[in-house]
Amino acid sequence: MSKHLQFSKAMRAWMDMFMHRSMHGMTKFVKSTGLSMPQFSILMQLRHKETCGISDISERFDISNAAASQLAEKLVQSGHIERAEDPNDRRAKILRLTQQGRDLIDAGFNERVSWLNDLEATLSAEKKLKVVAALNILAEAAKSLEEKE
Amino acid sequence: MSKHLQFSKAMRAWMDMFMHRSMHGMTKFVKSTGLSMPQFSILMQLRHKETCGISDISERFDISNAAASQLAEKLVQSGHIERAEDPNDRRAKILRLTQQGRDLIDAGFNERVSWLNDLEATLSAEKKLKVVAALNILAEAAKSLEEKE
DNA sequence: GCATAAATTTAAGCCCGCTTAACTAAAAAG
DNA sequence: CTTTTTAGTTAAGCGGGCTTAAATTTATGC
Repeated sequence: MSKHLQFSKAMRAWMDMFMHRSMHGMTKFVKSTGLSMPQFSILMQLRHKETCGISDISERFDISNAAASQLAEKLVQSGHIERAEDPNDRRAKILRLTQQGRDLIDAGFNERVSWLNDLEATLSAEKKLKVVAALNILAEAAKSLEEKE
Repeated sequence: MSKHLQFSKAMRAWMDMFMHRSMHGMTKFVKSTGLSMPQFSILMQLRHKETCGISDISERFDISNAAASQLAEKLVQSGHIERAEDPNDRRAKILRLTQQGRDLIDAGFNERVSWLNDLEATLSAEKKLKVVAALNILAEAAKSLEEKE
């Protein structure tokens, strides 16, 4: 088997597992927060990117600026994000998680990955080290990929 | 930093990246299919479970039986699933992917992992081997976890 | 057998996300 | 300085998902 196939196969198997485990409780958690999926997705993006503008949202989720603006408005109202004027371009807005928003999204993240603790417990110290090293390689590669875009 | 913290931190960083990327591809793909997210989620579940009933859907996604029934009806109409009577319990229905539904859901999976090819391209052969080894360790651990449950 | 429970469907109605269109305001282009 | 482009907001309206309530059909308990 070629290196590419090895990589692809291992990655897909892992991804399948991850999706199966993590997506399961996701909709339930989102529902329990009272937020809609689109609203939750915006919080997720802000958790990842720290800040973004209205157009970043519409671009990412492939919706109109109007829709993005409306969703952001609701999240501002509910206290999950703050919306400030961009000092460099007064047309633009800078969205950012509030502490409340961050706490909520962290709780969701924790819930989704809690099964990883059980998984870790089954690993020897040696295996754990190998996994950590590989994960760091992957995270770094993904980061460099992001910088290219 | 303890081994547990190392593991937890590395895993979370990677998961964050992973979620961010995969969700992105997913929403775009779902939109392009003309299906709604709930509809697509049902197809995803059927991809894993092969068959299920209406109540399985309502339970899994935490919606009413009525909602599950309506969603299923739309998927039957669009030709993505088939709905047959359960011979063992004529009240119940057995839902199953049609070939069309299966093709679509497989295409979605491929699209969701397409960015992994770009990621792989940035890795040296040596790093690739380390990653493959680690992924196999994780997959095996996840499997043993599953057997415990 | 009869009453009760379970699996699903249908209908009415609410809510929300999304779109288009019209508008404001600010930056960029010429 | 005027025109055009860009960023975002607002309003009206559509469509879809979800809920409750009521109905149907089949299984189960006594």
